[in-house]
Amino acid sequence: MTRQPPAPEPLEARLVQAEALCARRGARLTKLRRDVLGLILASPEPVGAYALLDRMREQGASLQPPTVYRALDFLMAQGLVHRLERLNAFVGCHDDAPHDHAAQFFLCTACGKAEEVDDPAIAEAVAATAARRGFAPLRATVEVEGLCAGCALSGSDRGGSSTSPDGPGPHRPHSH
Amino acid sequence: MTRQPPAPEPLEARLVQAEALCARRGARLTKLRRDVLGLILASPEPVGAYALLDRMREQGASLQPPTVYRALDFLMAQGLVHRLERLNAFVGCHDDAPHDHAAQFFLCTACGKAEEVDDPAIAEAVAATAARRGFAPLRATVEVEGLCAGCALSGSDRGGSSTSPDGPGPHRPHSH
DNA sequence: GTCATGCCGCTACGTTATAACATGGCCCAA
DNA sequence: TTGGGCCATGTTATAACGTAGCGGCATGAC
Repeated sequence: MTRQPPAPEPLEARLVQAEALCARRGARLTKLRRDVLGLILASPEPVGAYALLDRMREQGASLQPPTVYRALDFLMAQGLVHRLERLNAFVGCHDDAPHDHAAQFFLCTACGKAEEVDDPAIAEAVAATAARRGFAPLRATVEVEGLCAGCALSGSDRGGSSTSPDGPGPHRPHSH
Repeated sequence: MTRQPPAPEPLEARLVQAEALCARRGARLTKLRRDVLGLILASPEPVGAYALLDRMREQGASLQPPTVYRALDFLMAQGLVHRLERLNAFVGCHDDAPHDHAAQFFLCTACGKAEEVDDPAIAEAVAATAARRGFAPLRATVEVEGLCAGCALSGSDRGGSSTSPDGPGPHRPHSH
């Protein structure tokens, strides 16, 4: 029990769910697209397009960048994955009935994880400001960088933490 | 009076202001950095790094990408410019005393303009959600794509508009 | 059957960003 | 006045991210 892969079981369930969703919409979740979605869902962190490409190739596929991007476009159109602009990377959508829904992301610079949140208060605040300006919003990107609860604790809690000896080492420096 | 350049006068004033600000902080707004800032402020729309590079070269400078990126890094560190993640482009900061201040951006897909807003309600909504999750935010990216007031009017107002005959032509398609 | 459509393979290229190393100026102290 | 530290910039090369466009092949409609 040195480390338990964080719930390997739901993966297949989520794929099945995605299949059903696409079927209901008349969209075709092909093997390729399903594989890409699987890799994204299996990743504990956001994945870049080229990382996906590499992983697909490791699994024996022989693809070029456009193929992966097309699959990603499809998955985003179905609301099954989100793109994180700050990271140029992709995450699975956490929503059960995904489509347009507005989402916000909290990106931990220490552990690299991205938490999706669907907070109406934020969406409403944005919508209200837009309305006040006569702006007709189509999509909102909300991405907050910082330290997640776990990393904030182990980082500031010097003198009692059992986890990391000197706080969260930056995940990918990612200067930007 | 066929077209009036939108306020050419404040440009120099803003540069002087930026200079003063940097001086106060002990930061050096060199000629290069000042030139880059000038180009960004002079642009009615967000500018990409390579567009800046081209314009600098047109003005006789001979630079490479890293030089521009370093200048941009400096200007961002001083809060004088912001980066728009959706566009991979940069805009001048509208704040008078710029630093960390949280900002939100409304990006018009029709005319390409970016409006900076500094709405405490949005910032607070984000902060509240973060706090609820134990997340320690460092920076928030809020970028809303849609139609600005002007373009929304001329686009939907078919039958009476005097401006554009068939609505706002998309600025840069920018698939993403 | 054959036709349209949608998906995918592939080549090639465009765009955005950074690593790594070299140079040059400025200030200060020895 | 020389040498060293520091910062900004120059230079080369390459990494990382993304797309245009064409052709072939399967599937389902008629």
